[in-house]
Amino acid sequence: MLYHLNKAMRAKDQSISGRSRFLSEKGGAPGPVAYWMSRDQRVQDNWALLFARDIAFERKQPLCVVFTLVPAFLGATIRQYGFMLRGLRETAGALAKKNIAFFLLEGEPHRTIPLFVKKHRVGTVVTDFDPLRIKMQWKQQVSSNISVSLIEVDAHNIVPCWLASDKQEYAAYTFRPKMKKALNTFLTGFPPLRKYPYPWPGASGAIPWDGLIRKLNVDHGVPEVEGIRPGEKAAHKRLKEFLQRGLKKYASSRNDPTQRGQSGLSPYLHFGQISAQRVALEVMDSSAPKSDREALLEELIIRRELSDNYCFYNKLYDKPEGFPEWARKTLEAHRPDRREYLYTPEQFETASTHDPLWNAAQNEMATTGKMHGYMRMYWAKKILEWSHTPEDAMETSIYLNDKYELDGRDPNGYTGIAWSIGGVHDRAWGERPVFGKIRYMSYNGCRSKFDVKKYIEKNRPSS
DNA sequence: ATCGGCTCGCGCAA
DNA sequence: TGCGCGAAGCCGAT
Repeated sequence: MLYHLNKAMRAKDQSISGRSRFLSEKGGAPGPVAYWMSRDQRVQDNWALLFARDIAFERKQPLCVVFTLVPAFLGATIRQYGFMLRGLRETAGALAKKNIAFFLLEGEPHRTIPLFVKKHRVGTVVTDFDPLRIKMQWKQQVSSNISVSLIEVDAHNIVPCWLASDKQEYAAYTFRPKMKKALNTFLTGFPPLRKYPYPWPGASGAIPWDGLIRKLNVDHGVPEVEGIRPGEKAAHKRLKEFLQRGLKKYASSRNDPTQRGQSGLSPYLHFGQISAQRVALEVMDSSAPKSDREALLEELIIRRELSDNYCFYNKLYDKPEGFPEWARKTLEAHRPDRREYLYTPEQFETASTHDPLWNAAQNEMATTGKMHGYMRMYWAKKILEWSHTPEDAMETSIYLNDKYELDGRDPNGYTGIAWSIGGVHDRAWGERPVFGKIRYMSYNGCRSKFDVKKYIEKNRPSS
């Protein structure tokens, strides 16, 4: 059962509390307030933290942030864990400066959070929003295992996902008008996070970060990426560089994989090390040409939040059963089609196909942790073309995406793959083998759009 | 280089 | 009920 906030909270600060909802309402209990941080791993511009601070301050109670480190989360490797933990180390330090305690727990949230709540006599738990099945399941388990209220705040989206639309949207054009209207209310500035006056009783204990990262029981076969520095500071530095140099060429160069035309912010956005709302505000404020600003905002706001809408309202977001009816039908009709090339997941993973362009894209992802956005479409569509079934194609794409991309396990990834393979948010096109009416992409199409040879050269295997 | 057809269904106007 | 149009294209004709 979901409730919106009561009148007293709503009156206090609409811009903060309007982004929250009760996941379980168990009355006001005395005791400190804990923000269970999960998706939004930052101190600045964080609506969930601001909300937790507000209710703690009102009750004159101590405030803490608690993060629970789950071993083997959806097949994440040291590449993603390292990026996340190095960012969290910075977050913990920044919180200390604000006089807010930080706790790092290890284990499944349905155990660790209730134990923490009991031990510290926490009065209210605030958490951030995430549409992924496992995250929603965690929250449900936690809310039934604690005797105090659990309140969710959408700190990731500009418009809270459950308010942007009350249903799964068919396409961007059905979502856009709703968003544009809601942005009038929600695209606001952020209040400052002041030093917190009520200290946490007792020490929260030092966290041995380096040892933790070394000893993590996860796949160490996919190395951390050197070129992209994790954390809130690095995220803001990247944003600043992009605003100064990249934004003014964004519209024309973002779809050219041989250029660095994209913002480079997706890993930071994925881990919540920077707020999309902050990026939007800065972009709107920039002196770059209107077409560039609009192109960026379309991706950052409409497409990004549409991905959350898809995963939130379609619990089969990573399966062909989640595809729209017309797409399922046409893929079904082409199930028996002969595949000209067929590869095993291992052949895909080792970039061993006949197509040098596809291999280059796979290589780019495996070595840099970030495949160019345009190539992600081509890459996934070819996996459909060269797999036995759409089910296999989804499984392979998601497995590889989540293993190698710094921004793996994100609604953007699942929705992008579903767009490529299953026509999600897309329309039907000319019928052809294997794809049916799913939009096709080709090597020749790429050749007419960018310098394919250059991209292949750039992403050759180093060995 | 540019253009039209391909093909589906949502959502709004009427 | 009719109609316009859409998240990133392809292909063949001109």
